[in-house]
Amino acid sequence: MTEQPPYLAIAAGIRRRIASGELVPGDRVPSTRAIVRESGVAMATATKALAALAREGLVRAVPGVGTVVAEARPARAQDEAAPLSREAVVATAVRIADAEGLAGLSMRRVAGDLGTSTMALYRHVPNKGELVRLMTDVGFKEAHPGRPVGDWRAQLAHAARQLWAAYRRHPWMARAMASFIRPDPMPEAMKYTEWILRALRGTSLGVHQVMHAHLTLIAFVQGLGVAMELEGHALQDTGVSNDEWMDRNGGRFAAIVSGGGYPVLTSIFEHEPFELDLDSLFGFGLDRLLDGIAVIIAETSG
Amino acid sequence: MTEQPPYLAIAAGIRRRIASGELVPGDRVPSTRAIVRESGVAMATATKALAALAREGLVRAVPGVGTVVAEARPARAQDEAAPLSREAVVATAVRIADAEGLAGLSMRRVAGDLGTSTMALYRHVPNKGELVRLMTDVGFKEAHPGRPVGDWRAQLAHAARQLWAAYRRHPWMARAMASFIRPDPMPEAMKYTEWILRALRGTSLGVHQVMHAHLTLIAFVQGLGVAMELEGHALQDTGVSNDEWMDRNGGRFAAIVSGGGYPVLTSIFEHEPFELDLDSLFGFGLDRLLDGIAVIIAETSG
DNA sequence: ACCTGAACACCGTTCAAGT
DNA sequence: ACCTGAACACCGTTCAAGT
Repeated sequence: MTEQPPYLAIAAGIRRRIASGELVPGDRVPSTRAIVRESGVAMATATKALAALAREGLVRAVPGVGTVVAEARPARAQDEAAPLSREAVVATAVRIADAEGLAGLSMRRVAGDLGTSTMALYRHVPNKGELVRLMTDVGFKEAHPGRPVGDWRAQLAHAARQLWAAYRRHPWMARAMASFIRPDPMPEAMKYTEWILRALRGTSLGVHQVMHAHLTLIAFVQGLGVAMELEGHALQDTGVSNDEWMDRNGGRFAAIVSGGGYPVLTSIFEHEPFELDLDSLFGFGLDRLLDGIAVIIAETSG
Repeated sequence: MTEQPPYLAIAAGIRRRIASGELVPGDRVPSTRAIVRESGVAMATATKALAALAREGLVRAVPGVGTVVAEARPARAQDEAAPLSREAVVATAVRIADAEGLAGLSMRRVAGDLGTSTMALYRHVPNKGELVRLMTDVGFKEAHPGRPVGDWRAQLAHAARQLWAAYRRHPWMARAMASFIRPDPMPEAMKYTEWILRALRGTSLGVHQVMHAHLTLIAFVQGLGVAMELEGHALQDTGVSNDEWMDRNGGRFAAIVSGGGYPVLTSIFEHEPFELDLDSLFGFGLDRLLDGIAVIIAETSG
């Protein structure tokens, strides 16, 4: 269980107790306070663990009682009726990864959610690696920018925002996508690339520069995406993350800084401690890159 | 063994046969031709598997005979004599990850290379996650830009190149570094950040813009680094990778493209199929970003 | 004080056996 | 034709036991 955030480990523990039948529908699961006491985690972590289970439909909050195990989902019966298909496998895997990250995605888990045996999946995908690749292509399908509007700059900005939005919805995408330089050919990712190359084609840039510009943009979004993944859920719950980060790392940070030799960091930290959000960072970087591309377009056409 | 490249799986198989005593020093290990025959992989893959083992010192090529199991390394005796330390654990882990990627890094493997029990490692690092973090800090130490020379632009370019060089030496860094936005405080990474912030401090940019510019650069390098990781070793062996990619994916790519709807990709592909290298892509993106930063510096100081 | 081995609860995937 | 369960070769980490 490498790198799994604590709240997922706690959620997994409760999920296991439900799956084993130790907890049946209607039973109360441990309260956030009980989790804090037993696992020694912060309140926010316990809350997130229960929220993750609620999102899955495994538990629900009953006012005045607490959080209880939900009735077996009727959705499952439908899943069982429908024949297993590649699309169903990929869609289920995407749903799991959205909720719990790539660390929570296992073949056994996908099979469990679909109500089949693990091995039945291998009838529809050759292996886990290919399943993950198919998942990223779903993300690229969502990122497709649609009908082109405006000049090259407007088009590139729009396409980058679309991709960034897909990464935000699917924070695992950055890590799942192995290489965008020499990618495994995937139809939707290729459609996205085609769209961007077409947007730059009317400019004065050569083929090589067009390709470089495209890949530079992707690299930037990809880099931000990697940063987002682990803290993805935390950051989406507004506000929490900064405090949580301080709780966990503030002391350590202060200890290193207090040793001296970090005057600039110290002064920034004292003024406004890490008030950063990924969306404005994305916007800043995108503008810088587009400005930079505009500079060579102006140079080459001059 | 998710996502492990084929050549590492083959290398691991042979390593296991040596560790178990099935193959003893002086014995011939399977030739590249034998591996091709038995595993059905390309010649390049078999060659890389043996090269990886040779790099570890486990086998050596004997002209006229073939590749044989090497004598137990004298280095090992020295390792055993030296008391286990955090530095030794981290250095060994870095060596393994450099040679075989993060997929090849396991606590059991590190312990094996150091000649201790797996559990002895936990005396020096609390868990694998922390070990990986300590590894990335080693990378940042190597990336430190030294004494500042030139204006902000020269300094930023130098620092980015230093970081990129560290990523090239340690292709696992991009994936190992969870978040550079709200990072785990690590002394060397913080020194690197301090250096960059200081370089931008003399400009007209505000604190927020300085931080954004820094993180945009990191995100770009990080994104390129992720792309490099899986194909890292392939790309460093000059020339091989393009052909290998074509062998594996050319057909699939052609199949998708031939369906129509990708005119720009098709024309690029026909002219010069994916002649890209990461270093020139890095250079292009860096220049674009610096141009873009220069634009707002000019704007804000005007 | 330091190290160890067995055990636990997981992985992805192979393979022979079932319906 | 489709699905299954047992098994294999791995993981990271806990814990009681050794020196």
